[in-house]
Order: sequence, then C-alpha cells, then structure tokens
Amino acid sequence: MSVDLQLAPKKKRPAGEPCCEPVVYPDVDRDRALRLATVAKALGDPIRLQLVDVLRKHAGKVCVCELVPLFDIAQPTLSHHLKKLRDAGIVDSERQGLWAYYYVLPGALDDFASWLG
Amino acid sequence: MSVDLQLAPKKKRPAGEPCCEPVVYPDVDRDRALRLATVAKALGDPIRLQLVDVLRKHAGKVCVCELVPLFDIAQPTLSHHLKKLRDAGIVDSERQGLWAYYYVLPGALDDFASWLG
DNA sequence: GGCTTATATCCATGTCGGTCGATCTGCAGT
DNA sequence: ACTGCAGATCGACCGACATGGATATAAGCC
Repeated sequence: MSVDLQLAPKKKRPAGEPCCEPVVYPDVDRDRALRLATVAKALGDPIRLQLVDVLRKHAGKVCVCELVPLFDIAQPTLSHHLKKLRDAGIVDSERQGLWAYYYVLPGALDDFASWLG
Repeated sequence: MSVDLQLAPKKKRPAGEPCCEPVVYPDVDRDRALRLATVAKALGDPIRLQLVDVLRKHAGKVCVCELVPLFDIAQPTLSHHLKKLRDAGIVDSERQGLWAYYYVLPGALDDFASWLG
C-alpha cells in the first residue's frame, strides 16, 4: 500500500557530493493513486483490454453473446472478466430479457487518460 | 490468454429478434493487447503508479535514495517495484558509483496513451 | 409445467504478486 | 584489508487472481 508522499528528508551522505539534485515532489496523492491503479489493474489483462477496446469502438451496448465467440475462453471466465471491469467502474451492464448488454461508462477512463497526459 | 479477434459467427437465436444489432469488430490484435496489458499491469499498483508519476514529473534521473523515504515500504519492496517497471519497459536505471538513478523511458507510455484516446 | 437458452455464481486448483527479513554485491573511504 | 553504505537478489509467507467445470438463476418457448 502507498502512503502520502512528502519531501524526502535530508540524509547524511557518506561522501561530499549528494546523490542527486534537490528533491522530488509528488503530484498524485494516495487516494488518487489507488483509483488510477484500480483502473490500470483492470486493464492489465489482455482479454479485458480487448473487451474494453471492443466496447469502446462500438457505439452503444454490446450483447455478451456477441463477445463470447470472440475469445478462446470459457463463458464463466468471460463473465468473470466482465465483473472485474464492472467492479473497477469501467463498464456497466443492462439486462434485457435473456441477454445482458455491456457498455463502457462515459468518462470512466478520462481520469486515467488525463494522468497519462 | 487472448486470441485473435474475429467476427462473431451467426448463431441461432431462440426467438425471432436477434440479441443485438449487427456485429462487433475489434481493432486491437492479440500482440498489441498483450503489450498494452503489460504496461497497464505494471501501472496497476498504487506504489508503482506513484513512482512513475514522480519520475515523469521530475525532469532527469532520480536517485533511489530519494524514492525510498517517499513510501512506507521496505527497501527491497521498492526495489522489487522498480524491477517490475523496468521489466515492463517503462523505466530504466543507470548506476553511478553507490547510487542508482531511475528515469522514465521516453515514449514508453505513448502507445498506451494513444490507445486511451 | 417442462425444456431450452443466456448469463451469473460457486467451487476447486494452480499460478502470480506484494511484502519483508536476510543476504549478497559493489563501491567509497579510512 | 576493513568498515560502512546503497541497492539488488533470495527465500518464504500469504493473499489475490485466472481458469473452467458444475451449478444456479432467470427468462422465453412449447
């Protein structure tokens, strides 16, 4: 787990020259780092990344039954990955009768994208 | 592991209406998804994300001895995280005498940033 | 009601990841 | 050579995660 970043205290150096120029300052506090890392971790699997890619490129909601044949994994595994993405706040789902439709939550990746610059 | 995405085959639906409009097409192939997910996974830890944030904001190379006091973790743990970032191709290090200096590899995050849009 | 289909949940298993203490490697200074 | 320090590696522990088979839930069709 991370902690709130603060300026590095001056420590005695063995020799004359310091190890590096001045200090290092942080811009991202612990909570924001946790939120950003949560999104990154959810995207840290090739299948989930491809899922998000497909959902983003496709305007509107996509039925799970369209997603299953795209990957070489069992259906419960795909459902598991979709749940991970839902828990990370990246996608959401909507049931219509037998089928479930998934879509990327608008702005879900904006914070991460702006951090990347 | 993911597979190459292809168009969803037409499957028989139980009732008349199809489950969703046409089909879904992919833009990211398996190899690119693997590369992007590797970067995302490396950023999927709050400490590593803060590390990258500090290194990016600081022009030039940063000594490890400046990084250690920023976090509430043991030194081997920080070294482990830095190694993860190095293995992911995000940062690199350079030794000068006793000290090691880390820096973000130029363009290491460009592909990921452009995927995010 | 009974059958089929779509999706989610449960469960077991094997692997991966974060953490830290101990230890090792280099380097610098005496 | 000896001592001290910075950083990396090793080993172990433990919890998290990916995977898939079996099962549950839920809705349409006959």
